[in-house]
Amino acid sequence: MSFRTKLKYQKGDSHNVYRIMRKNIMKIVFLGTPDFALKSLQALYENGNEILAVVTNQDKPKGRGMKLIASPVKRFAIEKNIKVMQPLKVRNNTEFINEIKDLNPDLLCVVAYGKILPKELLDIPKYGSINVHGSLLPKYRGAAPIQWAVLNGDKETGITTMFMDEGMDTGDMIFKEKVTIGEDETTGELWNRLADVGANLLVKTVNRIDEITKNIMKDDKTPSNNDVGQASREEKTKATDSEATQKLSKAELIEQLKDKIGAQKQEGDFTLAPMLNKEMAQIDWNKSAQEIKNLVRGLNPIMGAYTFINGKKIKIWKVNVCDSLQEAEGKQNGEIIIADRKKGLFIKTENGVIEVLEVQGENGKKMDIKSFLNGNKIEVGEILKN
RNA sequence: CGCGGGAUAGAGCAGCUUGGUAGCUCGUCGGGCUCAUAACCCGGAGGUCGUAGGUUCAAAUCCUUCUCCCGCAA
Repeated sequence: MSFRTKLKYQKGDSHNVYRIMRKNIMKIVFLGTPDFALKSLQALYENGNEILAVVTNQDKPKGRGMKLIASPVKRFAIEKNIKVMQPLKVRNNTEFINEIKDLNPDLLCVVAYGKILPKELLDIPKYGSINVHGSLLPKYRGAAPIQWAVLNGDKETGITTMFMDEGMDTGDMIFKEKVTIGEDETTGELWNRLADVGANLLVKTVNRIDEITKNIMKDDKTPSNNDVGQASREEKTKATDSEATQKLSKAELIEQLKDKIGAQKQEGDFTLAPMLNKEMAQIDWNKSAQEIKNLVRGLNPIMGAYTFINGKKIKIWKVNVCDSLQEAEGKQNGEIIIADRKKGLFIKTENGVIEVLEVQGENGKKMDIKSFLNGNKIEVGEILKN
């Protein structure tokens, strides 16, 4: 797309005027799915980059009636008239891979996409593929870094941007930003904060890459990739003559880029943050009050930690830790010590007492403990099983 | 038609099976007791029982319609 076409095409969109006025525009293919990724996409877009296409997971049945709902990223893309791709699978999907190749992106930005990406795809863009990860790598590689940071009661976590390689979050790290985790903070709250931090860090990363590659090309007189981007089909075929040398120079370019941006290999011990499973959501009252609180926080609002009271499954959304209560003496773990409309609901644990603050009945919605106790008879002395 | 639950006072619930004066725990307002309180006592206000229709002497309750809400799945 020539500059002129772009002008014409995007006339009337004030945002795009700003975009055109920027001297350098990164041509980005964005891969992401949930709201966490949306923040990053928005930030890239608003920073003036050209989003060639958005790749997002397929629409999934959601909500009442199980209607197909588009991902937040897809909805944004549609709104902004950005090309949307939703491949069922990425691996061995030559059609999809070729489509990305044809877009000739400078950069692939991956944020919580939900699929593992093959090297074949990661190697397509001129400057490589980068990823925003919700932890301070190499801690918490994997699908659920934010959740595990809360579940483990960590005091701090953060965002890491990196160049992607084939491994699971094993790429060379570019920037990191630390974030402290509040004592009462839930996964959902941290998730939202990190989405913002991640978006900012991604923009910073992309801008830095833009800057550095520009300098490298100036110094080394490496042919600009933009020319290729505008090449017609025939020209592209001609370009294959020098494909070998071009590929080499691309790899070199990325190496230089990594060097100049100060990308670091992940060293030392790493930990994994696998997807959460349902079994872990049931509260084990033989654990300490603090551990239970971490579970409750960590699973809010994703699954909700639960226990059975009077045979009914009750999700517990918010709790407090009480170190010592006289009433707890001589009681069993999981025993309901106090169930009073005025005082609240208190349950003994292995170490300390849990004060339950917010719950949700089987078919009900969340409510504060006072309301719950008003309508439900909870017997003091009942022992909650694990 | 994916499965299920629900709509009764400001909040959370019971009552419906077996129709017959609208109930519980809170909140709220007024009064009392108290050094004091989320405590206790007394009193009051607040509901055309989601909508529309049907059955009946009589419907929150039985039948039908519609609307809205919620849970499961992430």
